[in-house]
Amino acid sequence: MSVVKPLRVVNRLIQGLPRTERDRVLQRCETVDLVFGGVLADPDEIVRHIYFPLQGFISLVAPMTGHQPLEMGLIGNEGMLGATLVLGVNAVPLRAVVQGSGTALRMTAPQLRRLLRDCPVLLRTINRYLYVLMAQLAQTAACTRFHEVQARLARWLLLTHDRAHADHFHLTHVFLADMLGVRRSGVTIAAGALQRQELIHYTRGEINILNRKGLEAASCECYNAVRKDYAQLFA
Amino acid sequence: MSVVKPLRVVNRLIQGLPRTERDRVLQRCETVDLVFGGVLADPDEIVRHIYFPLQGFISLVAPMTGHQPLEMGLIGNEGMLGATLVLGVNAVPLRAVVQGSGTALRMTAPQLRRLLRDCPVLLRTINRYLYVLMAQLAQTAACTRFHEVQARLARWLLLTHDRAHADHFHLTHVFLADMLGVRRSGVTIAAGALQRQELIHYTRGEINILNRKGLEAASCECYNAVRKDYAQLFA
DNA sequence: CGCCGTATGTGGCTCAACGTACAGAGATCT
DNA sequence: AGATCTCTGTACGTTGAGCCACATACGGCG
Repeated sequence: MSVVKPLRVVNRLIQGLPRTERDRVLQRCETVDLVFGGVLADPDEIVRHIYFPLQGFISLVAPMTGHQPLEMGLIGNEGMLGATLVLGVNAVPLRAVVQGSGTALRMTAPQLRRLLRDCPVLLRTINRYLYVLMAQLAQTAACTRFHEVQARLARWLLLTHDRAHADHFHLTHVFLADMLGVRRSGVTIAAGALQRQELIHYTRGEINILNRKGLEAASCECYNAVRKDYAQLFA
Repeated sequence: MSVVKPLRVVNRLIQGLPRTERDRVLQRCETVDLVFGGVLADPDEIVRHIYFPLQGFISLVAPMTGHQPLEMGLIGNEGMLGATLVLGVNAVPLRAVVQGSGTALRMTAPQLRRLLRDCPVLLRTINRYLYVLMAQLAQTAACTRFHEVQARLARWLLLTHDRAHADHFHLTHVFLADMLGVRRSGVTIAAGALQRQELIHYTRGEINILNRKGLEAASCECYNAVRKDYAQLFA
């Protein structure tokens, strides 16, 4: 009666586990806030915690010396940060930055490692997630190489839309420029075009998705490819 | 007395295993020829065999509808094709094409899966290799986005040089163009520049590395980044 | 209310790379 | 030797996007 949020706040990886494993995972997790801009992991740095986003989302970016960083993947409530731990490596290959504020469940790395010994389904789930993540990396790489800014912007907005679980979110052009690895005015032009087509509306960082179908048409095939991968993961 | 090849023909992943595990692996492997241009795996297709290259090398490319494919990684005797099997996924996210003829050890996928149950070190090795591969994917993605053709060409030649175990190998411009995702004449220009600097020499597909240090200087930082990752893998 | 910081729109110049097309040069075959 | 094929060199116009710089607009704050 007092629960206000109508949103089903769950992490889909955890949700898919059998009851016993799910309980074990949840017992060891604490809920933390994801604050916009926070860096949760850096390449070749020891990973202390792994995160299962509930709301909000985390971006994987490749820092490049002499260039702006480049976004390689997004993690929302369909995924987790720190999946590479199942490989026995205490690190992640990319920087993880909070893109959308929200909450996440987290657990320490040693706890996960211990847990994995008794949770075969959890292990299998994370393994498969890792595979999807790899596929996504490859897809993103090719996309970044061949597709134009506008299509890539549309794709990125769709990915964000999926993970924000809302038609509205906060993103400035500067920010999008960093994600896409293009210059700010490039985003202004591309976003302006999308707005003129009435697909989105934005003012000072507040973005609204007006026509999702249209956005999908404006984006490149990569969006659907990645979407399909995730669908298979949860099938 | 009759052994002609002075080359130490081993796969470094297998070589690093303890004796018992190594023997088990070798027992189940057969030696096969890698023939130039052969496609050993395709995305979302069931993987029948895994390969440990001895000589020669395999390239991982992302096929893009409407574009030439794009190279995402190289597998030589420091790696393997099919590492994703340890994730319990019977597929690879990229197309695998033989780039340099040679030989490889191979094993069926079910054999590997059975073997993994009794070979903890093998599992750990493949896990770590997978991590390196992921890091390489990300690095390549960013490289492809930001660095110029000439630097990328130099990088690619170095990667190939490492895996060919020889200063000389066969690669036409058309071919390189496909790998780098650029047009053929773009390669001609870049390769011409490298040749004028006396870093390489080529005629009709026969490429010679003349000055490795110089090539490293001409390439982008990405080469060293990936090299470092592999060094750690075998440390 | 006016100031200032942040966000967005626009324009001009430059450039790497593209698409295409063609010419020369080495290899191969009859 | 001549025909043919493959590989490489080069040139032309086009273009997406880079860098830079400035102009406008919104919104909170003193």
